[in-house]
Order: sequence, then C-alpha cells, then structure tokens
Amino acid sequence: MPELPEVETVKRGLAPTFENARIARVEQNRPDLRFPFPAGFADRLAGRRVSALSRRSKYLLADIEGGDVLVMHLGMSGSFRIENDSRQTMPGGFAHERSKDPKHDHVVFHLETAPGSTARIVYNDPRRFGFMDLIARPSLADHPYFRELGLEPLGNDLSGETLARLFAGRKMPLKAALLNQKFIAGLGNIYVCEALWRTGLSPERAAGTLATGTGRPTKKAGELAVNIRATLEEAIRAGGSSLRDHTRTDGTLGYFQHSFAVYDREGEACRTTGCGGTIARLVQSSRSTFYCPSCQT
DNA sequence: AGTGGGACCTGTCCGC
DNA sequence: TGCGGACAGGTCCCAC
Repeated sequence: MPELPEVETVKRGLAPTFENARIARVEQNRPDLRFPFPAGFADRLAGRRVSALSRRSKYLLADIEGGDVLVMHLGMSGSFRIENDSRQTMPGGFAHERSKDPKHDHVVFHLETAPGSTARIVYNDPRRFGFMDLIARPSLADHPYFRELGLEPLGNDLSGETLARLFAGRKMPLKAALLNQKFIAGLGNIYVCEALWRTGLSPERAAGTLATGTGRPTKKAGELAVNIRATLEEAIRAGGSSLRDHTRTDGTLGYFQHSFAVYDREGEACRTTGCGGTIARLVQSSRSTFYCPSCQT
C-alpha cells in the first residue's frame, strides 16, 4: 500500500487495537518477505506490550515494551486487517475491502487487548515487497532504513526555501527528485504526479530550476511545497485509499477511480480551468508519469 | 556523483 | 477460453 497517506491511514486504523495491547503470540507463516525476518522475530515479540504506533515516511513503527521497535513496510501490496473476537473483519479504509487470499497472510499478531479480550492483526502481502524488522530504539535513527531519509512533508520543514536548497544545481528531472526519499520522505508516484499538476510544473524540468541563480526559491517552489502538503492532507482526510483494488464489495467505485486529476488518466481531459489539454503518460526512471503537457511547464 | 535500468513477486487486465 | 505481454503503490543494487 503505499504512499504516505495510506501508511498514515493504516496507523490510525490500527492504533486503537494495537496500542497498549499485549502480543500473546506471533504467527509467522514464511521465513521472509522482501527480506528474511530477523532472527527470533516471533519469540522476541511474544509476551510484550505495544506502547505506541507511529509513522516515519512510509514506515509503520510499533514501540515494543522492552526497547525494540517493530518496523513494518507495506511495499507495493501489503495491507493489514483486524479480526476481533467475533471473527468480524473491521471495516474501514485501512484494510482492503475486497477479501484477501489467505495464502498471502504472512504474519498474524495475536493480541490481548484487555483482560479476557483478544484480537488479531493480520498482514497480507501478495507481492511480498513489504518487510518487517526489529531494531533497538536507540539505534533506530542510525539504521540504514532511516539514516538517509529526508524531511517529513507534513512536518514544519517543507517549504519553498527547503525545496530550493535541496534541489539547487540539480539537473535530475523534478519528478525524480521528488520521488527520491533522501530529499523528501514519503512521496510516491501518485502524489508526486498530482502535486506537480496542481502547481503547473513539468515533471521533466530540471529540479534545480526551483531555485533562482542566487539560490532563492522561485514562486513555483513555494506553491509546490503548499501543494504537496495539501495533496497529502486531502488524501489522508479521504482515508488514504489510493489503491487500485479498493473497489467496494457492493460494486460501487472506490476512491481510486474518483480522486486523481492526472494519475492513470492518460488521454483524458486536463481538469485545469481553461486548459483544454489532454493528460499524457511518459516513462521516467522506468515509472509512469502522468501530466498535462499544456499547462505543466 | 548521479542516472537509468533491472530485479524482486504476484495479480490483473487487455489484445489476439 | 487461453495465452502472452504490459503494467501496478516501493526500494535496492549495479552498471554506465
């Protein structure tokens, strides 16, 4: 699942069940996902309490009583669902609404949520690009997963100034710079396309063009910072369900089909007022970019 | 150094 | 209906 808004939505969905629960047992159904599970993964969690859930970039973090942090990344296709005592799957935007093939249920956290009350949190991931790890809290920031991560786009650091400073002198395409987690951590393919469209910036222009010759931010740099934040916040408000397979079980369309101005809209009309252009698709760094060649310059 | 491209793995969709 | 190919939210690694 994916980009920052989806991970944030997952965090909010899991928190009421996961936080303060005691992990009675961990069912680990295969030795690896994208990477092998760390040694003793299930045993190191069994009997421990989860003290807090948080998010850094696209990583979901569970603080485990005793000092470890359970690090979870959803890759491209990972999702969680909650099963409670009555065996009902919790509804809500954080879990795929379509039933999941149980053969891809790779990890099950068996929880004691209150005395005499249990629940299960199930991790399902068909493509297995996700992964889980256990890292001691004090060394978390120095771990290779986190050491080189850039700023949080929803934190206080994102501004036209920082974009200009980070990108100054860089010839790489703006799209590639925004996707690089070393600069801004948490943006993915969909929201980069959307934020660039909102700002009227071409994904192909050099990233360094957001800075003037003296290193000051251009007007567009400031607008881009605002639009990145707005795009992410709106997606979180909408439930972060930017997933292709978010079709509801009753057959109505999920959020995916309705929400994007450019992503996956090749050949359709640009929604910029008065533009009249047509959304095009191009490939950058082996990934699809959707944009309007008429109003994104 | 900074790029682009392939690899990882499964599912889905589209055209023949 | 079957089959091959393209494509999908992310990231790592390795050639240029």
